[in-house]
Amino acid sequence: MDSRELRYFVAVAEELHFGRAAQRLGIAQPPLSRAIIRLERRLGAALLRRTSRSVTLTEAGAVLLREGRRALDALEAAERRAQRAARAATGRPSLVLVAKAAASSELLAKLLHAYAAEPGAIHVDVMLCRPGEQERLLRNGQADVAVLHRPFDETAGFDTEEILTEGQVAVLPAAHTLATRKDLHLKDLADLEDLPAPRWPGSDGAYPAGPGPEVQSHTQLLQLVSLGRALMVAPDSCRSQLRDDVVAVPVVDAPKVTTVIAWPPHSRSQAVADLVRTALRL
Amino acid sequence: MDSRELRYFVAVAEELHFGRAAQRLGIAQPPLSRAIIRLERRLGAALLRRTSRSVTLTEAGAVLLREGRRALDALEAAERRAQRAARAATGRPSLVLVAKAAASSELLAKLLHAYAAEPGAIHVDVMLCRPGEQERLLRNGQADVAVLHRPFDETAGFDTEEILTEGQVAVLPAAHTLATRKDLHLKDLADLEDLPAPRWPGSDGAYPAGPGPEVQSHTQLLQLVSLGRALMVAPDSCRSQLRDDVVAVPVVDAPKVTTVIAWPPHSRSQAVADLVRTALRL
DNA sequence: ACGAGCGATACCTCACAGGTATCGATGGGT
DNA sequence: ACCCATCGATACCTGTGAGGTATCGCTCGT
Repeated sequence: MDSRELRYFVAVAEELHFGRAAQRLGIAQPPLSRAIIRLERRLGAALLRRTSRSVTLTEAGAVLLREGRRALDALEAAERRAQRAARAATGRPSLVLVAKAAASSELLAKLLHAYAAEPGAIHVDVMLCRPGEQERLLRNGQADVAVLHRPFDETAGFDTEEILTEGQVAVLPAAHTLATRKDLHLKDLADLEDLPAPRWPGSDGAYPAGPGPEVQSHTQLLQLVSLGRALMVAPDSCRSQLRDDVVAVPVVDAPKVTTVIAWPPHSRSQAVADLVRTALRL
Repeated sequence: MDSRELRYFVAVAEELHFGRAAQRLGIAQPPLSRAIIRLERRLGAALLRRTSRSVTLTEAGAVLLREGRRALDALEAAERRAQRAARAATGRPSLVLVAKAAASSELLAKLLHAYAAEPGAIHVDVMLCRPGEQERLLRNGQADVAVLHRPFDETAGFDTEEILTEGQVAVLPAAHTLATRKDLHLKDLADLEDLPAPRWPGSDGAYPAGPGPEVQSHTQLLQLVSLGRALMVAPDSCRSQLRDDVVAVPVVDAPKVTTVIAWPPHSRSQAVADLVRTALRL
């Protein structure tokens, strides 16, 4: 199968609209229609059910979308990693580490500092991204290692090592009734009408329905918390980053959060191995 | 990057010879040369060092070969799985399980039998292949699940569950001096001049140098053993398949062999999940 | 009933993948 | 030492097919 055809199909399958998909791909709609028809004929399988009003995926189409995305990511990764290897062979080699923008920056600082002291350490570029994006960056070759948080981030398909497991705290405005409690349970937080849980955008950029405020970053959320507009539940280690108008109270029955370091399963890089070894010694 | 260009590069990188690679690809040599040059220009990186007598990989080329193979496997997998999904939606769905040709057939039989009794079980196609090939079949979508043996088979990049751990035995001609021993150590077998270890073909089909006979299958090997021409060390469970002119003696310090069931990490198939659950109950 | 929206079809054009012939360099054989 | 076999690169030609424009035919909302 040709990768261009697959890219076209993925665009249509994501947009579920030939016109928009064609626009995204920078081509006209007719060649796109033809390419998809040709692909379906080559595969001998219907991928899309079209009416003049809507496009939906068939079972085979859903499979091809999922697997095709991975294949395209792998292609991108091959390209990028080859380019990086070429640059590393001439200039200074480097390593890209990706973490969530709000990840335990203390731990990250310790890790980077400890690794820099290792013999043979190379430069580490730190890339901060939105939650849930690390997986993709690691798969498509934009990053070499990632710091993830289970159970929030998906680690399937990567090699991982655990660095740290911690409990979670509820972050509340200092003046709130619950702020003086020594600890809390999830049910204490479940239906606080004055402090709704915030809503994060999904992978498609859309917000789920619900009462809480829409947020895009932890800074935003933290501000909403101190304004008494939202509730935040986060790993213990976030305490070091809190302003003093908010209070952190342990949530004893919240799921434990494990910080893990993850890398593509066939990484042959000495630098990745060194970094992981360093992480395990923290 | 275009998948055709990548396929071309992989062919050249494997053959290290433009003429042979072109022949394998079914095209003439000049367009192949041009395609590689174009690819190198697009990437902005040299992939091959050519003289008029030899072709070698650069660092970047080696990376692109490794990662590119995976990407092409992923493409193939996407295509095949989509086709299978289409056929499953109309006719009878099925599952392809791959195992080494000589794998513990008793265990396999038990597994298949137990799974067939499950509610909602679908037809399982069993595919037998040569050692080391399962990984590729799983990655390129020809198989859905594999039975592997650690530490011989590579499991990196797959989700796995352990089914069984067992020791290993040396299989000897019944008349051999060591055949009456109750157990053996690896050093007893290390330099037996009358019974050399057999040589298996590598992933490139070539045999390593050495004294032992070249073999392609366990049947062959077993025959050589009973002829007193070779030594065989295999997991305990192979005993059930032995003829009575050979004897199995435990090798107490041989590495333990773990039979695992493996599947692609993002498999969404209910059937795979059922099969794995069944395997864990054995 | 009509028009807007959307995917499919018809038809044209040109870029590029691929073929043949040949060059230029290199190394082994006599 | 010379020549020829080997191998990748270059020059030049050709046909396929990817992409563009115009338009059709179906469906639904008003």
